[in-house]
Amino acid sequence: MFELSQLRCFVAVARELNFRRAAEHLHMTQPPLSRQIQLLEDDLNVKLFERTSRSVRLTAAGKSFFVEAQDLLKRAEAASLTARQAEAGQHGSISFGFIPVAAFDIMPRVIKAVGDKAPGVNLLLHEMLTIEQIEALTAGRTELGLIRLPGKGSDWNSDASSANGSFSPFMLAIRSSRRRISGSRISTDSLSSCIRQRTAGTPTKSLRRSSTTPRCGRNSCSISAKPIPS
Amino acid sequence: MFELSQLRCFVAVARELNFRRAAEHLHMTQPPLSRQIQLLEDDLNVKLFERTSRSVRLTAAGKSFFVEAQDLLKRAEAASLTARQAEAGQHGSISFGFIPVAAFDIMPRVIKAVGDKAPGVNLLLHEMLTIEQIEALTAGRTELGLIRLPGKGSDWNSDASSANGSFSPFMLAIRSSRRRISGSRISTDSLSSCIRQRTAGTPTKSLRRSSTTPRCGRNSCSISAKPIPS
DNA sequence: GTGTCTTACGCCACGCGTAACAATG
DNA sequence: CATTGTTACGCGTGGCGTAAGACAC
Repeated sequence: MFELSQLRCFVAVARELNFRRAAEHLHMTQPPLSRQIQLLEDDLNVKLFERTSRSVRLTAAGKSFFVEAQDLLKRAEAASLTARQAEAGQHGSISFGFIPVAAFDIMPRVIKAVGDKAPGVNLLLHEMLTIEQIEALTAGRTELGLIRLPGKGSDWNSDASSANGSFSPFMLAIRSSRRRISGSRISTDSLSSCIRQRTAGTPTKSLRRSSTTPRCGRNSCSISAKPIPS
Repeated sequence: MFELSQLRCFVAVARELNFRRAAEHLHMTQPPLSRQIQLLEDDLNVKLFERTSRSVRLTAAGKSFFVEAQDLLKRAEAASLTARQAEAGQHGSISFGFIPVAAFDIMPRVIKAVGDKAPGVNLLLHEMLTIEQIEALTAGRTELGLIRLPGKGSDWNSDASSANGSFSPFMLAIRSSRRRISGSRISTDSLSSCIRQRTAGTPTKSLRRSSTTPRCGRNSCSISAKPIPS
């Protein structure tokens, strides 16, 4: 599998469309850069550039991979930062997942609510899809999650799930409610109550409760999702 | 900066919470694995594990980084796959961005619409946030994007943007409408018309049009977003 | 002693740079 | 012939495995 260093090489070339300048920008010489691109192409088993002996162009595959590569590098940076932030707030921190769309809407109020209810507690935010959050919750990698389930009994893959109306309300999913937030005297349960209260007024339509009891490694745990009241 | 191989090491250890078994699973011996974890910790400048001479536990930072690391590895896999898919469909392919929430809802119909209107054209799907899509469109890395803008004149950061009602309708953002889809006789313009038509009926409230003319490298281009009709 | 992780050390491979090569305008 | 990207080759760093150490139960 390719490495991040190779992605950096690729992105540099894709940006410049010129090996010499890209190499310069990467503080290296062209030949090793060419080689890295070749290795990456080998690894992916796809030609990323069209080299027409006087110009370099991205192939369709290259164009597509360019989007993903930049995204990966950006996320790698962010991950590094996240870890340091978590360290800083070791005295009371809580891992919180949220769906992307919530960032524009409800998350600012969630952040404020946590800041008021549990001052000093560091909120570790992870942008994740709903399905990823359920995995993370059951595995104990996050304590809380803001998700939104498809409407009335429809399954995930049905495109009728939310086609003719809005989504179900935002749901606050909780793992092991009795547990205290590390370094604090507040339980995730009471914090979640506070958040639901403080973020009330978001578009909601129906009440819905979901709970599962999956096994995760040695100990089992339960997650439950409660709607944000309207 | 760390490498993906180090992330694989970290994830293996974080999963097993045991260096020996993790090493085994990675087809290597423990000592180099220990070293890689140390190097990763050095790089991040954060302790990821609490080693108490008979057990290994994740620190708060480690827990947080675990979430991100898994995500990165998954996305790396996906990126590799995307590139190969793009290669396969070189005869007519179109890069299409979409916001995560659309996957459950409108994307299946978009895919069907493209399949009918432009059979044989490969649809390269990229899950991206709205802001990322605008960047990708202006940079020419995607041709079309399905986004959703916050409601009536509110700015991105305002938490009132969509607090008390649903979002604005889905918008189909287009780059350089005159351009033809590579390897096909269909223009992105006509394809987008078809998609808007075929996906009509999604929750929409207000009409809205946004267009910008940013410079992207040498040539400038314009992107415009048109609402999906209700 | 049996299990754990870490430190020490030698070897090989991989990635770099320099130099020579090929190709195009 | 200037400028591009590729091939060839030698060197040094870095990551591996083996072996030995430290520590706990």
